[in-house]
Amino acid sequence: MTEPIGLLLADDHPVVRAGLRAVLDTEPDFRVVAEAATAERAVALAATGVCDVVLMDLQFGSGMHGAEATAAITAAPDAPRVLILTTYDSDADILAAVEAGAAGYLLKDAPPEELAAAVRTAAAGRSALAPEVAHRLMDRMRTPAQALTKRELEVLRLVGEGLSNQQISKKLFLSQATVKSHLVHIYAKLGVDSRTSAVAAATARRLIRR
Amino acid sequence: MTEPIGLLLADDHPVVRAGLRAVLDTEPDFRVVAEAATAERAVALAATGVCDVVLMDLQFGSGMHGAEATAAITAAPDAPRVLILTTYDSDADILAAVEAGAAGYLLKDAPPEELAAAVRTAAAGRSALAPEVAHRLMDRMRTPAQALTKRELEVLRLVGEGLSNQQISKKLFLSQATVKSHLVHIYAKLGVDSRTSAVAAATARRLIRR
DNA sequence: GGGGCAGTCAATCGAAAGGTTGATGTCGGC
DNA sequence: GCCGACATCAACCTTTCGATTGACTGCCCC
Repeated sequence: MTEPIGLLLADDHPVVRAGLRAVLDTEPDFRVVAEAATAERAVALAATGVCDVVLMDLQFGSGMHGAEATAAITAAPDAPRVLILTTYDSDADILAAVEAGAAGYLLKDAPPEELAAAVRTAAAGRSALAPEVAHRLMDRMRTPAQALTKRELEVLRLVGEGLSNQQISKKLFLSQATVKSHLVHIYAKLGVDSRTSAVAAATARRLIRR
Repeated sequence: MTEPIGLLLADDHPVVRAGLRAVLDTEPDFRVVAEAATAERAVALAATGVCDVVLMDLQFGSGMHGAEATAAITAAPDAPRVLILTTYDSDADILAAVEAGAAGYLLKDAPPEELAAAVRTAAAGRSALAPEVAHRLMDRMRTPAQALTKRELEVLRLVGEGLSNQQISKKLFLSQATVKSHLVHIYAKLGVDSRTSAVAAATARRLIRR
């Protein structure tokens, strides 16, 4: 047998780290070589080259976000592969993670076998997406009619933060007419007829995160 | 030494269950006697009297909510104590859990020692609140000026679901004037001036959950 | 190179939301 | 018994939002 796969666990929850360790360290071809409770620490540890695969949470209590950390880690030459392991499957999160160079995106409610399989896939240099996540991306591809454009998502996110059309127009250097125009398209795609219900629908479909 | 404290782990995430088992089973006076991946199963297992303390998540993927399960468990005579162990500290969740008869409310990012201490406290029949949670409740008591009333929270929750004043008034059997009146008070307490920003502020302060 | 889509903007109109003032009834505490 | 907090409702007015229509640009794809 060859060298075991070295793992770095990056999660701010001690319980989750212990759980991952318990689940993964029992696999003979895995070895947990380090843990990080913050994204910053994960970046620093990954840079030392101690591990082959990083299991990265997206939400840390404070400080750097998991997607930023992923980008920082994968930017280096000879970087370890980064597997996102998070609770929520929001479209925005998935896209951000993939753009940041993540090799995979898993949900924390995944069964241990799936987890182990994804780690091996990532270590081999291939992409690993959880079935739910892959399905969501397929959906997004298959029905582009109801997929919001980048600009529309941008407007919707600001609406979700409680901004008025006036405030949004200033923030994005647009006229109010344009903001309204985007909103009309958003409402049509989401099947709603008000800003609050658009935010509710988008949150439910995990188009935006709260 | 006396009988060890029997624990039931109720969480839909295998990784979290493994983590809790790893963290708690090493304590000599604890013994994990059962696990449940759903709230329904947790209620059934708790009814058999196998455990002294239930560690209960609030959000399960589908089906019964943790707060409902807590109410069902604590309703029985000679019921085990229920410790809520969740990711978020929303006011609404905490109040619901306490009303359901929970003996304590902990956050998943708690260090293992705190966890163990809370379990012992609960097993001894006393209340165990995480410092952050206790602090939040203190705040709520100390500054009742900005604490929303039950009715106001009810209205705000419906606003967050995207309902119009008209729809809310019908749902709660009120006039629109009353709904507006509640909203005016909500805006004042949250320091905002629109329904969407009220939802945003309430979400940020975890007054309502998404 | 024409058609479709995304993004931008304008004008208009009715509906909804927000601000203000004021009023009533109930409940609990001092 | 009185006062304050809560909940309820009404009338009025202003602002914002949403719906509609139409138009111009840049871009990609066939």
